This record gives sequence, C-alpha cells and structure tokens, in this order.
Amino acid sequence: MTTPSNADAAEIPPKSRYHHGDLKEAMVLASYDLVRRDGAENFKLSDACHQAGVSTAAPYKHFRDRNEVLELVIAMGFEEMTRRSTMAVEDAGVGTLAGIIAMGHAYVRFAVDEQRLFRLMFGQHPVLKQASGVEEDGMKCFGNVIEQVAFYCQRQNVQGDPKTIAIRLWTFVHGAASLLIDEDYAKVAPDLDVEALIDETTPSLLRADVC
Amino acid sequence: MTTPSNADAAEIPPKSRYHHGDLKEAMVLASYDLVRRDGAENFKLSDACHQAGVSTAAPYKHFRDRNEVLELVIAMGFEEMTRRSTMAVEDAGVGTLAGIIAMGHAYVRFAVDEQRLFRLMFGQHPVLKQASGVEEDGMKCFGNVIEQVAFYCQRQNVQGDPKTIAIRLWTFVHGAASLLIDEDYAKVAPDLDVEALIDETTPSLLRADVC
DNA sequence: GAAAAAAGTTAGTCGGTCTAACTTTTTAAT
DNA sequence: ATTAAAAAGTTAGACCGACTAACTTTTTTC
Repeated sequence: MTTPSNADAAEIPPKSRYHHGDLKEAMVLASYDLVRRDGAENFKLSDACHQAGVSTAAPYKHFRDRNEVLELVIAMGFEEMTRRSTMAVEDAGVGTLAGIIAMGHAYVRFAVDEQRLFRLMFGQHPVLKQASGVEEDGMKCFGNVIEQVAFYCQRQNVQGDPKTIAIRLWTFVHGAASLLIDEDYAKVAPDLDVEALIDETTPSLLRADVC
Repeated sequence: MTTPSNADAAEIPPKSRYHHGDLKEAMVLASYDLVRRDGAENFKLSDACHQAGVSTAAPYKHFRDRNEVLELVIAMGFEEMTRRSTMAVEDAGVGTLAGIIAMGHAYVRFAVDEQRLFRLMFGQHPVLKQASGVEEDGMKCFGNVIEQVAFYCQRQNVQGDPKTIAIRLWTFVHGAASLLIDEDYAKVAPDLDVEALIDETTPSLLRADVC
C-alpha cells in the first residue's frame, strides 16, 4: 500500500479510512454551502460535521471554534465576489461607463444570489472582521474596484482621485444591495428597479467634483 | 388596599408583589438596553428576566418567544431614529439643503451611536422583518425622509419625484452608515470623513435628472 | 365569595458548542 | 524495521440558554 497522501485520499474507499484525509477543506466547503443555504445564524457546525462524515468533536483538531470556520467561509465569499466582479467589468468593457455600471450590477446580483453569504461577509460579527484572511480578501475585492475606476478616469479624462470616486460608488451600491436584500425597500417602494437606480445614479457619482 | 392597577404598581414595595405589575414593558425596556450594549446576537432573554426581577419562564406569559421581544426593541429603535432625524432637520432648516444633509448626518450618527441596535433594525433576521409593528415604524421613519425631500423640492423648485430622490439619498446614506459601522471602510480608507462624504455627494443626488 | 383568568414559580427537556480522555493511524528517528 | 511521538479521529459529557409543563398565587368577574 502506497503512502496515502492527501492527493489520493479520494481513491481509497471512505469507510476504510479512520482519518478523513482533508477534513479542514471538507469542513469549509460543507460550511460554505450550508451558510449559503441557511445563513450564518442558522449554521450548525454539527451539520457540517455530519456532511463531512465525522463526529462533532473532530473539527476542533483543525479549528479554534465555529467562528474560525466562518472566517474561512467569508474569505471564500470574497474570492467569488471578486471573480464575478472582474468578469462583469471585462465583459462590459474595461475603462468604460458600461464597465463601471456592470460592476455595480454584479455587486447587487451577488448580494441577491448569495444573500446569506453576503450578510455574513459584510455583517455584524465583530470577532470575524479582524481575522487576517478576511481582511486581506476584502481588500483585494475593493482594490479591484479602485483599479477599474482608475482605468475609467484615465480613458475618459476624468480628473479626481479614483479612490475617492470608488468609495462613493461602493457606498451607493452597497446601500442598494443591503436595502434590497434586507427587504427595507420592499415596504416603501415594492416595485423599485435597482438596476435602473444604479444606471441613473452612477454617472453623477463618477464626476470628480459635484456639478 | 386599593386595587393595584398598573398605574400605581410603582408605589408598592417590589418585594411584596408576586405579580410584577407591567412585566411586558419592563422586559422590553431591559432588552432595549441590553441589545444596545451587547448586540442582538449576544442578547440573552434570561438576562432581561434577571434585570426585571422575574424567573426565566415568566416572559412566556407575555411573549411568543425571544424574537417577539426583539421585534418590540426594533420598533423602539425606529421611534428613536425618527425622533432624532426630525430634530436634526428642524434644527438645520426645513426645506433647505442643509436640512437634508443634517438628516443624512443624523442617520449616520444614529448608526454609530447605536451600532448594535442599528444592525438589528436593518439587519438580517428574516423572521423579525415581517412583524407588523416593525414594518409600521420603519415606514413612518422613511415617510419622514420623503416628506422632507418634498419640502425641499417645493422650496428649491426642483422637479422630480420626491420619493425617487429620497430613495437615492437613503441608499447612499445607508450604505455609508453600514460600511462605516461594519468597519468595511476601515481597512480600505481608515481616515475617511463620512460627514464630508455626505456633504459632497448629497447635492448631486438631489438633482432630479442626472446632470 | 367562588370560579375563572392572569401572571407568576420551579423543575426539567432539548439542542448545540465545546472539552476531556481515550484510540487509531501516520510520520519520523534510530 | 521498530518504535516513539504526533496527528487526527472517537465517545461521553459539561454547560448554557431557550422554551415547556405542571403547579401556585394573585386579580378579576359574575
């Protein structure tokens, strides 16, 4: 029998293994799906254990606690968001107004498609926010937005600090996404078209100085 | 002994009363303070019971469950927010740009001062959002914003639907408040002046059509 | 003034995280 | 190759907090 490294763990029938092979990875993946489905507030570590086929005590060999698992779920969420955002702007045109707007749409669409995950990523839990991985991935995600705004400013000859403009855009789009998924718009303007709202508002937010 | 109605419950020494007098009110007030201090996620119904001086089973004579208590806390939060918002705009001038901006500042300041409460009010819990009282108070709060924008439009001769404009403003200010208290700005622009951000951006959001 | 309703109590269940003590497998050293 | 140590599982159970059941005391109603 060859040394069963992590790589070929999958080749060995599961029941024959006392050790899982890569429980850490398996736990994070299972937890990611569970959070997407049920939200962090309803997420039970024990469910993820069950899904990974181990006892509820097993993960404590790999994680400090439930929160550490959630931190890694957040990091995965940011990676996915960055991926989607990049794709959107590249499809619509780097350095164009349409590209910037497409990023805004992608942000809102991600929030809607992945409500539960989005709430965890940007939400309350103060403990989770300081985690090293989370901070990095969040920054990478926003760095992408700044970069794209910088391209736009160059190409369209807009003067003004790209970072400042990016923050304005982010603020608006994040507000829209939050109010939409938390159903705060619903009671006040049930038929609001958020995509149109972004289309209409983005141009005025892109001007460096207020016109 | 006169019939001890709720009104004079306070006159009777606490220890002599088997019945609390107005436990419902007492529970909500205690819970409001606890949520403000610790956040909804750390709020223990049993703490509120202790503070009200009753057993942990007592509240179930008045509330369906923990969530029903939180719903009433949310309603109180919206009342306070509306009060602050109204004061701010009246101080700065009804129908003026300064008045509108003051409302924005008040929104952010409320979010900062009452972070935990704010997160509960606008946050995730899907169960809480449908509660009748919550919906009403939230609507009253936003209704106030629309009204003020309408005054502004009249006085300044801006054409355009006040509700649409109010939604734009709300979206931006809510985004700013959320990103600020959730410390999402912190890692990206630690020295951001949110009041200035609102001052600069509000005028362009107030224009009916994009300039 | 007795019966019913309202509003407390104590005791205990249940679900979920996390810990302790132990077992099995894998790795590393001689 | 053996064996000691490390890594990664296991079971059992402590703990905590929401909630329930059954009972008691007070208040209201007729």
